[in-house]
Amino acid sequence: MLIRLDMNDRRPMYRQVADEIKVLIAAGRLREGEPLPSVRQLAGDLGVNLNTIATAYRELQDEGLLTVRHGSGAVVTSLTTRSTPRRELKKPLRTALAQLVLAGLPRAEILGLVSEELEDLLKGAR
Amino acid sequence: MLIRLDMNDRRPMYRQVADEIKVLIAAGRLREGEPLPSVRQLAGDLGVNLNTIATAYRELQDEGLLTVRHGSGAVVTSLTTRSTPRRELKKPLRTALAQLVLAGLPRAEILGLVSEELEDLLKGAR
Amino acid sequence: MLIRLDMNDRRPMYRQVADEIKVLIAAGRLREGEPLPSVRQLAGDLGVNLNTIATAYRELQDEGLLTVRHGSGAVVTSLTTRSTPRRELKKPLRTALAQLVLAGLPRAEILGLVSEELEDLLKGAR
Amino acid sequence: MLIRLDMNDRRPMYRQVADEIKVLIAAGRLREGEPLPSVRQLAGDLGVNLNTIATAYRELQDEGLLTVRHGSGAVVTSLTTRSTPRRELKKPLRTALAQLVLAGLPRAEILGLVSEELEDLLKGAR
DNA sequence: GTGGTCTAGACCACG
DNA sequence: GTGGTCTAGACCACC
Repeated sequence: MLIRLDMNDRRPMYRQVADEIKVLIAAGRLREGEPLPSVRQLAGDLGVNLNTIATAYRELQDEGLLTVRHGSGAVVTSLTTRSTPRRELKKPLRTALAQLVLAGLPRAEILGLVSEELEDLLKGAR
Repeated sequence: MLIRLDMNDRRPMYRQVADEIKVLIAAGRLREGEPLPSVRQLAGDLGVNLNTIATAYRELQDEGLLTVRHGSGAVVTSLTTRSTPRRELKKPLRTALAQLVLAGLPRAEILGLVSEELEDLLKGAR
Repeated sequence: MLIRLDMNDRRPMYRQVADEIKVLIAAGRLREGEPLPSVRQLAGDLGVNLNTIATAYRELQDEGLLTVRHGSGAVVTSLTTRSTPRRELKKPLRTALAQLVLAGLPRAEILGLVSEELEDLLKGAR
Repeated sequence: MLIRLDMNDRRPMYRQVADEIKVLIAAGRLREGEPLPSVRQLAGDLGVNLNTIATAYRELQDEGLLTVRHGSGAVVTSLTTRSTPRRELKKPLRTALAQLVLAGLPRAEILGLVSEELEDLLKGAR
């Protein structure tokens, strides 16, 4: 699993893990029905506590992205019809864009960045 | 000041305040040299403790967006190109976009949203 | 931890703590990877509030000297070349030297003092 | 008067003024008996409040560096026999040096900086 | 156990 | 008036 934790990131580790997995799913690098590494496995790979990974998986499960089956690990769930209120989606986007604007990037460059990231996510098809 | 705190948001309140102010600055709704409400004033308006706002202002000051002077107040400062490492800017953007993709929005709609938010930020000129 | 707060010092207590820790790190008496006392522990030792120490640690974290992890504690981090603008480094030095000159110390004695302090810092190797 | 205030400096303005004047005196650019600009004059030049300068002068007076005479302004006082306890002189020096060490400057460079600043201060004779 | 955040309220320092 | 600091104590989040 291509996840890297960043010690300087102020987000809790379990959320870094959850967010990274979301990106992998969105990018199609983890596909529907595909099994995730076991909690133990991933914890070992990343050098973190079991609970940290368990919490991350639970969060993803709560959002409907994962199905956890006792004894047989977690798999990516059907991607259909998830419902996140529109407003909640806009806030992080707005904040991220504001940061780019404040960094002084011109409109074209920001759009370039967005496009680049978005294509990267979408090229894995869904 | 058009700031609203969201109880469901998991970010700490002081960061919500700081992020909202960043958006206002990026959008040009708070312009260079313009004074911010006093710590006590804003705390009262938002119904939070004075220290919460003080922490937010301090964070913005550390990022160079605000100049705080003791007996006076806080004003928006130098919008001159701040140096935030490119990688740090991309991560939140990536996460926000992944969330949109996972919500099932088609590429066109996502780009539409981005465009809409970005124009809203940029139309205030910088 | 060999830290002593000075009531006559006009710096806020949290900065005294932060500055003292910086000296300890610079002198190699706190080495990379070494854990710091917990916030509560140090607060108790120094007889101050927990928040005061938390603020000091946060300041050090912002400067990249400490890595603080939630459930664990704080450890000394990267001594890799930090980038502080040259001018900011010179100002405190200049002020300290001016004070020595005004105290009437002859050049030789000042240089002796500097040398003494500097060797003390450097003898811990880096 | 060659004083420049730095908005980003966290020290209160009156102390910046006082410290800068100390440097000027130490460097001999303000000599014994020489008059300082009036409070009004300096306040106007620096674009700050009268009280700010008055406080700075009072601080210098308390340290015996200035003599303020009603109606005729302030002059630099006799530089003889000021007594600042040795320990108080060492602390700022130690902190400034620690900062240089943490910035990764090698011993030689630090000594070079010290020497440079010190010569600059002393070349004006006392 | 750890650190993080927030409150209420106090007092100080600055302009 | 402004912001800055500190306390006491609470509750939460993380590992």
